[in-house]
Amino acid sequence: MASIGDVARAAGVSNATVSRAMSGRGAVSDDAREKVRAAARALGYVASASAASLSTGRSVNIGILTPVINRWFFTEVIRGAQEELAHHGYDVTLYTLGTEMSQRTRMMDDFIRRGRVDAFIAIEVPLTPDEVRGLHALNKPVIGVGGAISGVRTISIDDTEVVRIGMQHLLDLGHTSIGFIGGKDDDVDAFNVASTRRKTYESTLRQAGIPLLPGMMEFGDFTIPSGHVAAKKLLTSPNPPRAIIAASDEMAFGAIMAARELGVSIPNELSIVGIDGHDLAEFFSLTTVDQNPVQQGRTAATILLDEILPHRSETIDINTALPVTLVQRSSTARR
Amino acid sequence: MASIGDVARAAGVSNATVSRAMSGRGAVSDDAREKVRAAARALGYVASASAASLSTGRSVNIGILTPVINRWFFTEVIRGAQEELAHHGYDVTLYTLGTEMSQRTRMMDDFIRRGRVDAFIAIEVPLTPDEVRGLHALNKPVIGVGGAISGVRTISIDDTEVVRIGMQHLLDLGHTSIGFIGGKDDDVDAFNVASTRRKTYESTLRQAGIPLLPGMMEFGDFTIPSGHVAAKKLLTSPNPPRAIIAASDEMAFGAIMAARELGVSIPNELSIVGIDGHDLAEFFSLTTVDQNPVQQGRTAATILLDEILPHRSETIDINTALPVTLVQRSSTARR
DNA sequence: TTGTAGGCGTTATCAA
DNA sequence: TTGATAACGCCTACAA
Repeated sequence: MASIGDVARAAGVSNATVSRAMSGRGAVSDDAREKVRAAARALGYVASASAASLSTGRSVNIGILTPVINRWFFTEVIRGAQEELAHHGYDVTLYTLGTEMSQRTRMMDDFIRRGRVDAFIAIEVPLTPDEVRGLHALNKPVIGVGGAISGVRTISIDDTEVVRIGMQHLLDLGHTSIGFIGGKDDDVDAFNVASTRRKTYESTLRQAGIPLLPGMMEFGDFTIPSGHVAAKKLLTSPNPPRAIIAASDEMAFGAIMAARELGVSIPNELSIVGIDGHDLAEFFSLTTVDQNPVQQGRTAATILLDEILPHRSETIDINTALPVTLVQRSSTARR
Repeated sequence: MASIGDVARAAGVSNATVSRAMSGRGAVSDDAREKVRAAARALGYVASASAASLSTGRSVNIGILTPVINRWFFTEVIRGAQEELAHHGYDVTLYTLGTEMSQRTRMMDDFIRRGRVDAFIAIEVPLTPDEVRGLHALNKPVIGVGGAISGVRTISIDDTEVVRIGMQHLLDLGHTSIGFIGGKDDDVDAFNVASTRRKTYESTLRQAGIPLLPGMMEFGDFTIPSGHVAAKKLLTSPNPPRAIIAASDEMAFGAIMAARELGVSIPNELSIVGIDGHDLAEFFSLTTVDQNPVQQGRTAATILLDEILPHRSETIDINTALPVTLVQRSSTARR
């Protein structure tokens, strides 16, 4: 690998000038810059990340913490964040915490402390107070996406809003018999998205003066299969709903398939609305409340860069939840 | 951040001893090791990645090159690779090449040459000869997953085998009217997986003495919607097949839904087999040829570590394609 | 078994 | 505008 000295020699200048010419920091004559550029190109020179990092204290690398990477929401957020970061020359190192506790502590205690990154994006990671303390001790910016962590700025959507929009859509269409497919609000629901969405379903119904009948709520784990099971229960109950709102698009897909199997016609006999804005929503003609995770990732990255980069200040109001939008398709219709 | 000197001082030894004690390389007395460990723990010391890397020339970090990250195969491979790498203390830095050419060259020419990683895993990236040259010039191991690149070792499944197994299964069940949903073998099909699978479909049919009727092949882009469209065409043709083999599970899912919509009963009137081993295959009761991408990622990582790590030699025969297995479910039945 | 010291490739400070 | 030079934090001969 060519190093700065090689370039300096080839260009007939000092290391210092090469460094200045390549980084853009410090004054360099046009002539010198030209020679350096040419030499660098010829030698295929790129400054060593570790040397530069050791010297400056900055690594031009962002760490992304996630519990898993093989689920829709996470890959979309990563995609958005990475896009924005790459645009500014930043690499992305992935820290997948996984489900196993020992692996997780190892990630937090060793991997993350090697100082390989300048900042962190934590995607729906329910960090413990200890972990937050540990992260802050690193003295590096941290931003959460998708779930509020105490002590960490978080950008996310408003889980109340998202359900309200979906519900309002159904109410506007004249629906009064509305079922709910939510997430189980157990220990895994560290961010209360499952419970918040359920509560909003209930309160919206109440405000509309519609009684919450028993058997109108079923719960899954946000996946297609679980939505399928939940919908089957709902639709085969003595008094099946004429509309369903699902807490995730994937559960809505499962519900759509369940309806088809049961011969329940959508949207004639049953309206379904999902929450997410999943790529497959169009295929299923699913009306959904789009939460645009790519945008969430991109925003998180932008905020972080804003903090890290020297002269930048596209100040972003962090306290505002990101917008969500209703995307109407043919899974919903007037009652 | 605590650095090696802080630990040395706290433990009452020299920097060198701390280094030896923490890394395990070189002789250290039990007593010293103990003191160092304690001091390190107390200070939360972890060796700086950039300093260590600058000094040793090794970064304990692997780069994963992928065209995209939001598709099933890629996330599964990444998951497998990352799991194995993390197990050995390695970080993973993600280089998403994306679709845009300028972004791609930037990744290849700048990002990748910063020397942040010790080796590369390229997941289904059709590297150009120039790019391969560039990668090799870095003098770092490269291994491909899922598509053979000239000049780069690749681990992958046998695309012929995978179709043959699926076809054989259908033939064993007595099927003679077998349709094919493949991928378009256009410019995107750099690895010829689409064309290889189609050719194998054709040759298997030929060998079984079954004529290839017109209208028995349709092509998509490996996604659910495209499989849905393809199956509709197949099933509404004048002479619809009694069995279908799809080049991906997602296309098979689309096909299953198409059949349902058309009132074609599976497996009574139509048998369907997919290729992939997708998580949702069980939900769809899809018989599929499992290509275990997680294992592919894990194997790639193992081979790389084998090469990088000093005293290791779980020699793996690279020339053998990874095994694939038929997983029988209820989407296929005797004719 | 331990410590000293040089070197890894950059950046940044300071003189010139 | 340029060039020496001292960090940056760690590892690793080498000597003790």
